[in-house]
Amino acid sequence: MTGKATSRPSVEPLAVADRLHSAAIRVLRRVRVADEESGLSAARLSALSVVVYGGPLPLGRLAEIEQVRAPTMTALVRGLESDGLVRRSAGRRDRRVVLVTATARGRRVLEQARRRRLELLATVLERLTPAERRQVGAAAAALLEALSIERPRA
Amino acid sequence: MTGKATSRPSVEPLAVADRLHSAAIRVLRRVRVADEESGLSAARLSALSVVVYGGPLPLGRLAEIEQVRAPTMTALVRGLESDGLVRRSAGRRDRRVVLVTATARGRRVLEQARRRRLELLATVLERLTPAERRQVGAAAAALLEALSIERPRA
DNA sequence: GTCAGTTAGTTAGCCTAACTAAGTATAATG
DNA sequence: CATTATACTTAGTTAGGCTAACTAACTGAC
Repeated sequence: MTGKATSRPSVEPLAVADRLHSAAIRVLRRVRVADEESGLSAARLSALSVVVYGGPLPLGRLAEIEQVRAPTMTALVRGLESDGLVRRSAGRRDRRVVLVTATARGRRVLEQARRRRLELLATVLERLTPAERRQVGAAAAALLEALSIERPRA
Repeated sequence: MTGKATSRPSVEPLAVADRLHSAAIRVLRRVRVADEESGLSAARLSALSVVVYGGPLPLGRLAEIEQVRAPTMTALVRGLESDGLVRRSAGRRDRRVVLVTATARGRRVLEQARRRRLELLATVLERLTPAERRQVGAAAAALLEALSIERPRA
């Protein structure tokens, strides 16, 4: 199966980056439609996801992760809070910080949205052979590893 | 290399979808910063990309591909046009349609933005072993194939 | 302890990009 | 030929991004 291996799928970083880039765009574009049911915008859903999986964290750190400025995150958190999906609290050590925490409802809503996305993506993956699926899974794992290096700050 | 294969990287579609989803999000989040230099917003850059690679095409079709409504695309195309990146023309057969075509400048600007993105992504890929890069490239190719099936309409 | 400077978040005001509703021009159809 | 359908535009609204300017709270140097 990996006969002359290097012929078609080049190892050349730029060529691989090209395919990867296109695939990432199309994957996310495909799953995007599943989010409509959640009733949440993309920006809110994404921020909620970070809060649910990243535990309680300061608003500023959340803004940094989401690549937006603090005022933008203030508005997003306000929206999530008024929907009862997150809760704010003052930091214990430093009372300037606003800790953002997911509520039980927030976790449930996010989990449902996540499941819808993944199920939609899974239908695409079912078109692949088991060997290809294994390859996609392993490639994604390797990428996540490579991307987690050099994380700005935690 | 594929010894007991099924142990770690599961073939189960939902599990693979999970890793793939996370990887796609992080890949695009990482390359996003490269777009700032282009001076174009994400929405305009994405639309320009479709026009450059998808040849001249009707505004409505462009809106469909970008998953936005016609008025939104009218505004985006107006912006790109005033920057001299695309040109509009009436359809020959049907003069209601507005054909959107990339200008030489539009192609050049997009190509530069694209190169910046891919070079950034390539630096991430350089952390992988050649075997992993080959795997990522092949996985992306398989995905692109699976995603291109069932395209709504051309 | 208090004053200067820094840091975290909010508020105000603006811009872009999304939407819907309604209008215009051209095609297609009974 | 009148009517309906289609492709796009215009008008007006909302969400989400930004910067600037502010308040509250922490930190260090007297």
